[in-house]
Amino acid sequence: MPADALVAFEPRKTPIQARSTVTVEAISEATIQVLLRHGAERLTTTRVAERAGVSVGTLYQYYPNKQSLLFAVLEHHLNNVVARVEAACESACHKPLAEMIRDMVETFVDAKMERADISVALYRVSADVGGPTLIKRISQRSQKAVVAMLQTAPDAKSPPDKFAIDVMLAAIAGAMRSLLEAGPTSSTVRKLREQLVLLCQSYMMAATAKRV
Amino acid sequence: MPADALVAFEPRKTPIQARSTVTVEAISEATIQVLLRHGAERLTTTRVAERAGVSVGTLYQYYPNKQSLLFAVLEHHLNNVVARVEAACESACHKPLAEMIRDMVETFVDAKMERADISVALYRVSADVGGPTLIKRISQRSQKAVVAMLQTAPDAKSPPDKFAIDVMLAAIAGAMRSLLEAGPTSSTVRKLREQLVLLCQSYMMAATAKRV
DNA sequence: TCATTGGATGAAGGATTCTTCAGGTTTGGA
DNA sequence: TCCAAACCTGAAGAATCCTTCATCCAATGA
Repeated sequence: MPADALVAFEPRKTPIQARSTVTVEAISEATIQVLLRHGAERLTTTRVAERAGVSVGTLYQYYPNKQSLLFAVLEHHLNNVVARVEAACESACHKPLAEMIRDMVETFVDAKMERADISVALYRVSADVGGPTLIKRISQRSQKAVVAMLQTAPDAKSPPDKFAIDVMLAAIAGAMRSLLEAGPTSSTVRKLREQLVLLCQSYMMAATAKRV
Repeated sequence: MPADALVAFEPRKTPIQARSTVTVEAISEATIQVLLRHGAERLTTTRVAERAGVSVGTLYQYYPNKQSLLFAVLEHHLNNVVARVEAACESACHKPLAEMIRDMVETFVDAKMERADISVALYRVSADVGGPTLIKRISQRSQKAVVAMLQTAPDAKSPPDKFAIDVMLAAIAGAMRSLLEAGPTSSTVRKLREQLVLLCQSYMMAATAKRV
């Protein structure tokens, strides 16, 4: 992947006046809209600007290039999701293991579902656009939060294996992705939530019970 | 996703002489190479042809457009993986539940790892290129194979829930993807195999034990 | 009020890419 | 040997796309 090595992702200019703040937000939202309506392949800076109700030049005043635009939107979304997971982990400390897992998983599913459209749109993008780096960072944060939570579990027989937690997180994220890309019903979402809780609970039981 | 609705994916012409068979194969392989070396974004029909050692015109003699080329490669890869999973499921019938799961999961991981490069390259593509349809088909096949296998388990207390199996398959596929995209070590692969087996076993135990 | 800085415009340059097709080369059977 | 069918070639048409920049409008504070 030599493509995204030398590209500048940092915003070019930060909004100062209220007017431009609105503009930048409109561009963000328009990016998602275009991603949904036209797909990543047909996402054009001109098209995004058009949908945002501004001209292309304006877009390039805040983002140095197309990739940085997509990166910013992806980053914002992922940050939002992890933040909520972190919060859930913190407030679930000292609860029994099964409850911890439930809180964490349900928070994750809900956070993803709340803006399912964004999630779906961004799956297309995450592979390019420095996604790997970003996702690694996000995974780290999630992992840390879960580990910290599990260490306060009164009924965990052994310290949790970090790798096992990575696997668990990847598993729920992957399952979530499959569902979202297949087009979810509210009924299937409910069932998935339930099943993922069960999956994580049984896995964590098994993983923390086993001696290292 | 209005993009991939009206696109013809069927090959344009089938090779007759031995010469063209070689050509078509070279184009397939070149597609993967280009995908790996340049990324999906920079995959060009000209580049693929060049790497295959033929001219663009030749490529278009067998594939009506770029998408159909990518679709064909993706389809071939996925078919290969499911076929091996199906075989594993069949030969694991009537074994104890835990063993079934182990066989199935390990086969899946091994099949993916055998050509990890292709897997990684194709993740980028699967979102476009009629991937959704294809993946739905593949999921169906996997699910069917696993259900059939589980029904012969002597120690499953209740019939397996189809949705639970979908969740399990999506979970292992998702975890696998995370690992592959992060760049795997042979050591992490071994650990992942082990952990995924544990994850699926504990989940299936819990899911088949619970009464519906 | 007016100068200065922030913000917005959009035509156009430069660069790619997909795909075609008219014409050449190779193969295999008659 | 000879010809029709199978194959291959690659320049060029047509369509996009990314990005810039010269120019104009709006806000702010002195």
